[in-house]
Amino acid sequence: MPTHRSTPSPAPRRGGATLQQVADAAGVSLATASRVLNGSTRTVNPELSAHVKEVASRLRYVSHGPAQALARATTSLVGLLVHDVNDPYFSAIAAGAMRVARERDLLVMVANTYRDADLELDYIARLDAQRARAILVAGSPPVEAAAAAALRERLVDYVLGGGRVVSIGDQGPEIDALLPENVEGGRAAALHLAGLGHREIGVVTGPAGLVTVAERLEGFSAGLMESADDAHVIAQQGDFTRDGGYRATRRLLEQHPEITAVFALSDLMAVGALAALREAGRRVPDEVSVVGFDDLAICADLTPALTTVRVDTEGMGEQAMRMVVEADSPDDDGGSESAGADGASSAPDVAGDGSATDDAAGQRRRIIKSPTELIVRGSTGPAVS
Amino acid sequence: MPTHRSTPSPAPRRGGATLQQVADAAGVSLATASRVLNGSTRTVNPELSAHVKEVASRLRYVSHGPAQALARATTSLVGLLVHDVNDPYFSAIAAGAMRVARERDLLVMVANTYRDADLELDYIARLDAQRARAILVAGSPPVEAAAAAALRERLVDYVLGGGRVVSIGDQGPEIDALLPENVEGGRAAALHLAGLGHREIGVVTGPAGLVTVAERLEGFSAGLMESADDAHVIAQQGDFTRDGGYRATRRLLEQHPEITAVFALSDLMAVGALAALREAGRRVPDEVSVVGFDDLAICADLTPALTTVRVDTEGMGEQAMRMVVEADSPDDDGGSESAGADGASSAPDVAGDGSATDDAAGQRRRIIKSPTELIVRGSTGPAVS
DNA sequence: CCGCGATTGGAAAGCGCTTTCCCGCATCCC
DNA sequence: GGGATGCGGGAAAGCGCTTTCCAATCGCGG
Repeated sequence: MPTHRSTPSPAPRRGGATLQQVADAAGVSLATASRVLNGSTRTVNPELSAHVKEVASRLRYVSHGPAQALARATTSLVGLLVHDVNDPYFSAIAAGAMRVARERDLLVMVANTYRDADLELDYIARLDAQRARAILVAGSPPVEAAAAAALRERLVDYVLGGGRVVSIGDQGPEIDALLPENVEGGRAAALHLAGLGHREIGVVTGPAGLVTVAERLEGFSAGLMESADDAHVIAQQGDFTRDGGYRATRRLLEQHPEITAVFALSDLMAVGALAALREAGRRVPDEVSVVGFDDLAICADLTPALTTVRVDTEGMGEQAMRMVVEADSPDDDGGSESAGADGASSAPDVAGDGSATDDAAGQRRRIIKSPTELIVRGSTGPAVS
Repeated sequence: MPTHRSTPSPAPRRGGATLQQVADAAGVSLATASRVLNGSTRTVNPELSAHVKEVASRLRYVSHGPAQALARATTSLVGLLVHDVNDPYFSAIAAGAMRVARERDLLVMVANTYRDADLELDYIARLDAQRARAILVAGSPPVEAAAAAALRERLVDYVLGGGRVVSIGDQGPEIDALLPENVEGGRAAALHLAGLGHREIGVVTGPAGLVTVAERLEGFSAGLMESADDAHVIAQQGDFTRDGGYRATRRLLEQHPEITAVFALSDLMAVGALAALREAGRRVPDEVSVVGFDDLAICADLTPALTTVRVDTEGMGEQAMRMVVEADSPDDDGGSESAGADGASSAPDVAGDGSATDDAAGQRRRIIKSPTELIVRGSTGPAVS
């Protein structure tokens, strides 16, 4: 590997004055300057304090985060691992998480993992090296067992080292988790479709093995079982993307033109499904009904508007960030200013919060479920055979 | 004493071994351990090196970023300021930026500013305090002049302090910038619409004063001027959001039912416009044509597919990140592995790169333009009066 | 009027790491 | 063969800050 810094560094000096310089300029000791300019338990004479502050701002003093981190043995950085910020599902989570981080004065380092297990491990290591106070993992673990295990191990290591981790999706029994009620959502979708009389149903699934996929599928099957056990389900698998949904749906239509409904395991896939149906000349919902999952913002503006299972992504992001930070600072300002979107998440199914024991060693896992809800729009209608 | 952290801190210790401990365990000096475990110019005996590495991994040594930052007087953190990660426009930029950051081994701290000028300033201060190596500002500056000036001043300060800044959108003559060709894009939209015979055109604009808005509008006017000077344009303003577009379009339709085309200054607004038109029973494109701006991923899947002006958001994110980091490390490994999306951005209009003088003092501003392109889809058609 | 606790400012010891010197030794060339 | 040259390793001086002690000062009751 190439050397680290090839620049002859003509002027590497960063930032302005140091605390020491401020102290000197103000005629006080380093200690006093520190106490004035950063939250300290110790009080300082108000006049002196004002003076120091004045000098500091005149000198454009900017505290040195890394130095503080070193001295305090703690940082105000948290990591956020997402598969892809550009996927609306994750960007919503990120937005929620960031809102809470903002309230808590935390800086969020976002890592795009592209679902690459190695990248994930690497990022965790890097976040660990930065002494991130916590890591929030969004999205279910890698499909491959070995990779998932490695991830899990790395996270446990991190926790043992004193870090906090909350995962949206199950990472194993050691990691606190926020779980969307995928099973219930899948079930709701099934009941809806079955209720409309659909019996020949195509399912557009994501990568097999993905926990999210498995759960949604499981719920769907269960729901069908209880409401229409004469139904036929055929599945086609694709990437968890728009194109994946498109291709899977095309295959579905080729092989089983008789289907009257499509259940796509994510809205992105549903968008692809809609496109494939349109292309095949199958009218939605007259000839084929479509149900998605996630309730991305765009769903209501598709044509027809997509019936889908709502997941409170943004709320989950908020909640997860809250869990991750409240775990180590029980003090809770009631600074809840979040808007309506928060509604669902503000009624966690578990007492949560300060209940479990506190630190690494004797920790008890915390799990909070996030409800899902079927949103019926225009893409579903009665089956016609 | 009620310290800061209300926990009685039973075990505040983070991370495992320190370099010193590794050195001791390996029977070498701190210096040697450091040289082995981190990129150093100095070479170390291969066997010794292997031994140290072995010990380090056995002890689960994880380097201490903040300490390194302190000692090296530099970090591997960069900041990314966006209005809202949950807006696809920005999440695409973020994704692009992160890809490059990844290649360069940088960690990206993302700050959601919600277009709040104070928040923006605050975040810059925080990023500065963390000694972020660079800050990438996405999105045009605040509408309010005072706020814009403050932002600019803060950024200049940061640069003077040795930081790098690249802005997507113009932040003033001191800041390197990446500028989407909004004017050209607006012009292209105008020519297209005029060519189809539209003369009564509604424009759905974003907040007045936003540079982006002004430019797109300017281009549109110019284009109309040169191709259809008998055209009537009426504008309605709204937030730069889907709902803003929806409301603005409703107003447009109420006040000027005669319009045969709508030009929305962003795709999000166009989505709202489409919804308003649908609701009003105006068929697109038969009765009314719609043109958007940005070319979000979803455009092709709307009904009808949206004619829009493509902006290479992801490419801009990549390019911006590249500028921001390449400025201070002239060494360029050819590690370009980026995919097709990169195409457009790899042909910058300006020689750029190592051309300008290097550091803070004698710096010359670098500006790179990012081309825009009209993408004709199904939402536009000939005018019928 | 003196002693004592309370208060507030300062000196200094790190936090974990990088990096400059410096030193010993093997290599090299004439 | 002898000084010049390199090369690999170690000691130690910080990087900028927090925080523990310690010392000085002040207020007060006895």
